Amino acid sequence: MLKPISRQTPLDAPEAFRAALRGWFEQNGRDYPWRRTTDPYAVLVSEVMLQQTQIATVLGRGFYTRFLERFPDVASLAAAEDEPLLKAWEGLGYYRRARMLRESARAVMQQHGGSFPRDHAGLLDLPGIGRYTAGALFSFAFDLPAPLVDGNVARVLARLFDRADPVDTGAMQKWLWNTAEQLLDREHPRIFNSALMELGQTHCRPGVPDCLSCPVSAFCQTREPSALPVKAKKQVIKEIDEHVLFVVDQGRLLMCQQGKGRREGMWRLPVRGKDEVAGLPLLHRRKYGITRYRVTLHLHDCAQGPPVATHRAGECWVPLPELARIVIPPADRAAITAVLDAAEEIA
DNA sequence: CATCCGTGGAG
DNA sequence: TCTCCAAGGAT
Repeated sequence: MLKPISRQTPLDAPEAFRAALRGWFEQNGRDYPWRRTTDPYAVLVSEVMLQQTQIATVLGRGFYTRFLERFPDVASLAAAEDEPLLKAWEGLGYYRRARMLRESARAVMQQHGGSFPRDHAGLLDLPGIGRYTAGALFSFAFDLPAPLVDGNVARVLARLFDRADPVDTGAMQKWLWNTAEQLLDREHPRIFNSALMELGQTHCRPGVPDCLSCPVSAFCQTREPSALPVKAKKQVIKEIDEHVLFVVDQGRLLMCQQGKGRREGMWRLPVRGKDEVAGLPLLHRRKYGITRYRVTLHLHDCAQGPPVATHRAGECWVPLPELARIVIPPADRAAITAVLDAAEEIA
């Protein structure tokens, strides 16, 4: 199905474009908790949580509200210990975000006297805050003019201007940011940036968009919106197997605290090589994805083995009731729960 | 510039 | 079941 092409681009009539977008947003903009505040700390928490993470996850599973209750201000987050910090983030993924958010809080406390810098460069200097998040913080919290480009904006702009260049290239990124800056409504940066992003979630969504009721369809150049945006690199998924032990002794489970690197500080079931688990009965198996891997997790029953002698660095016994308190990635937690529940039903 | 970093919702 | 990919940033 072909969509008509407009004669004018948004840049041909920028004021008309801004007015149409703003008018639509003021009538239809959604009511998110982070839009009810201008506290830069609360806005930053939402933005970091929403990096590569859907609104439904952050909101629906209560991460945002819970985090702000636990760490209500910059000072409380700056003082946070690893465990409660990661616990508040458990299940959100990209756990480095939580640490960098805390680093930002510490920088605000130590280098800015406890209040966020009001300049774009100062925000960009904070750990974990890149070009997008700096623009979001600047415009959402302070209503000051800075462009932003996220996945939504890239899709909207690629379609409005019918740009089929791959968005994951330096040249296209430069064009996107440049265009976002030219289009920005400098009188209403908060509304403009919110509206552009929300347009990308509602009408100009991925796949087949809803052009019929789009508030800025009169400015849209593409005939085939579903073909945009173009992405050059396709991620190659690698299949791997993971073998872990499931050892319960005297009401305690053998767990392993992760060292430097991926999932640092979190607890997992003890990992072993395929040859090391040969002969052990398979208790449970499940699949999960992590970055470019598709992992098949195998849980091996170690009830008959000599578990203590196999202890390795980071491994120790965790009383079963403690499992709720420590930080465990969802795949391991789900596997543990499944096995424990099954055992309980038998008993 | 390429790669790494999680997870889950939706088609 | 499978694929895509979401309010990105650091290295």
